[in-house]
Amino acid sequence: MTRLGTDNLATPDDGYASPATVAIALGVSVTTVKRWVDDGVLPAHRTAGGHRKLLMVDVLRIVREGQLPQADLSKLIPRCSQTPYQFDELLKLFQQAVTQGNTEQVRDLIIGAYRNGQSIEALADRLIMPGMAFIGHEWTKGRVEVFAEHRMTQAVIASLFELRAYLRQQAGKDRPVAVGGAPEHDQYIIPTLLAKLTLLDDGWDAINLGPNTPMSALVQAMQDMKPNLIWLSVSHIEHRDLFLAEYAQLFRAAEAAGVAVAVGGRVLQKDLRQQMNYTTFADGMTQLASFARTLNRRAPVPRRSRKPRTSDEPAAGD
Amino acid sequence: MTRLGTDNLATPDDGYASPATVAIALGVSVTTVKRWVDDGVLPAHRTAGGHRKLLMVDVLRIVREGQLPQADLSKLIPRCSQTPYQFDELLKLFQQAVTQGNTEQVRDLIIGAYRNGQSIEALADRLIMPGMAFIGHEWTKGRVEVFAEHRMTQAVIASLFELRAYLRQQAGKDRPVAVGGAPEHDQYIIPTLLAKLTLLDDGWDAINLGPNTPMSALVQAMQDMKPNLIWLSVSHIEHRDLFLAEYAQLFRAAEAAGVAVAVGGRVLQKDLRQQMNYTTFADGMTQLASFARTLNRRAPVPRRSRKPRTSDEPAAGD
DNA sequence: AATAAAAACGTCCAAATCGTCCACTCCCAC
DNA sequence: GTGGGAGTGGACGATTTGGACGTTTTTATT
Repeated sequence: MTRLGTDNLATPDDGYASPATVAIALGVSVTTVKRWVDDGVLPAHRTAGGHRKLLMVDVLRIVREGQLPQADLSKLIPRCSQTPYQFDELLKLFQQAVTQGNTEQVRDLIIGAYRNGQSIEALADRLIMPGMAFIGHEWTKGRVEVFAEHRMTQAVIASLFELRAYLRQQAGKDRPVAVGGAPEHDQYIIPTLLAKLTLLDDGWDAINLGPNTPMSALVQAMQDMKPNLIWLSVSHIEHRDLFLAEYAQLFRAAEAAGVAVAVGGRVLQKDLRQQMNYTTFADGMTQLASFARTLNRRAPVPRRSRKPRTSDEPAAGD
Repeated sequence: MTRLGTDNLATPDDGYASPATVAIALGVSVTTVKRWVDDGVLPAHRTAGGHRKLLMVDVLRIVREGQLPQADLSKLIPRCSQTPYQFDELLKLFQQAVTQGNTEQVRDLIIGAYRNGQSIEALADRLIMPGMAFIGHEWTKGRVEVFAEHRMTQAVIASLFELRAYLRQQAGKDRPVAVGGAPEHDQYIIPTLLAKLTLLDDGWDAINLGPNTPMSALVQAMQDMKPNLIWLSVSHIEHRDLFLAEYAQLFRAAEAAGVAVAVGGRVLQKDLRQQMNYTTFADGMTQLASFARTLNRRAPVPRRSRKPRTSDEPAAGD
């Protein structure tokens, strides 16, 4: 029944798994999976006849967040390409692919890492951002042509949008809403896209207004969408004073509405931050994610206490 | 003859889906869809011969209201042939989705139109570009907030990248290479992305250097990648004279290397074009595609409305 | 208009899932 | 220690689902 699909995330073989499959992948019993779904721990769709259908994305998330020593993702995604590397190893391969101009490899590394259970925030902070920094570095050193840098950037962006298409389909209803973007004149796509992905991955309904978004648009969006969180990813500032003034307005509006504001980005150095007011400053997606989790404390997956039935594994006392 | 007489039943192209289609879209089996129809869960009409015809819009509504699984609703977008009249229908749905802020629907329309056999160039010229123009128009009229415009733009971009991922995996070998992008200070993502998709769809290996690409980078890329075609999508020009000068350099280099140059973009009005030299000027993706075909005589894959179901779902048991 | 291929029909049945109940194991408070 | 709460896993019968047929309708081709 688990249909083998192509290795494509954008059109997952349908993206669904049955409770039995999920139970095996998570190393718990079917009964437990059913109960978790019923308790809202695991989001799921129901067929007209009442059968539960779980989305792989949601399962991946639970595996990451919970403490499930028995989890085995290869049971969940049949053709999960094995990339059991550590992040430094991944990054090394990434850099290699960049210098060789191998866009396919770049894509496979990013997608593969996620499919193997990495969180988006880890992916962002330990692969994408260092990877992009590497590309820029090689360029300034003259070891990579400008066009190659552009091409690689496009490849990374495409891979991230592919992940976005995959994360898009989460099942949970009434997720908390977050709205964000990059300020006016800031044309960088990747950072704010990563923020969106991170929040999506964390169970939010993240609305990315994209690069070059005026603060007033964010204020409008806040009034319209009633988010619980606003993020602002700042990679470039055109007019420093104007930015500070407009941001101050945004923050005042957010404060009045009781909305948290998370800011981040490489140009927000200490001197700038000192002139800004914010709920939190995030140095990376990991920090954004953990701050978001404090805002939106979802039911944690209980760690399993018992051993699996077929006791081939004496993995009791770790 | 062979018109369906006096019937009120389905005309082949309009809005109806077979149980198989719905089954794929919902991620359940054909048998189940048939049963659901018989049990009244899903609304359907019958042909004179007893075949079920499900009205896609109905199914979409039912599914979105409830918790039914939704593997990929883009499979449920009304199929429509290339006649302008029916594209109008699609565009109308698109505009409706835009005014309602329904990003999901926008995505489904774009992906679905392609899945239903539309070429990328038709999609681009008759849905995406008019759709984006509509968004801009509504914004200037004050009927849509700035943030909504940004949000929709992001949704369209994401959908196009989803298509890109889709096209990527069916890329064959031995394709002619095309390289392109948008010039410096032009930050528009969509036009050059559409050009890439169009060429990909036409059997090229299209390398998109993205927005804000210096001409020198294009020249570098030309020397490195040895393309057969260069495209330049110009939506914004910062310094007119500088642009013209740098473009002239690019064209000279291309001419020397025997590489065709296709230019396009809304700011390339007649007065500007008169000062430019190019192999072809394309008013839209359709023109780009047909020019590309003359360069690369090669039968594009005929994607009629009725395709032998080979690629999508072999569905034979595990 | 005749013919062939493809897709859908209806039916049947094995397999999977549902909901529920209960025994079992931790773990903590008393 | 001991009792109880919380979480887990297994075992039912009842229901739902999905695949396999042979037959009929629809679509495309000659």
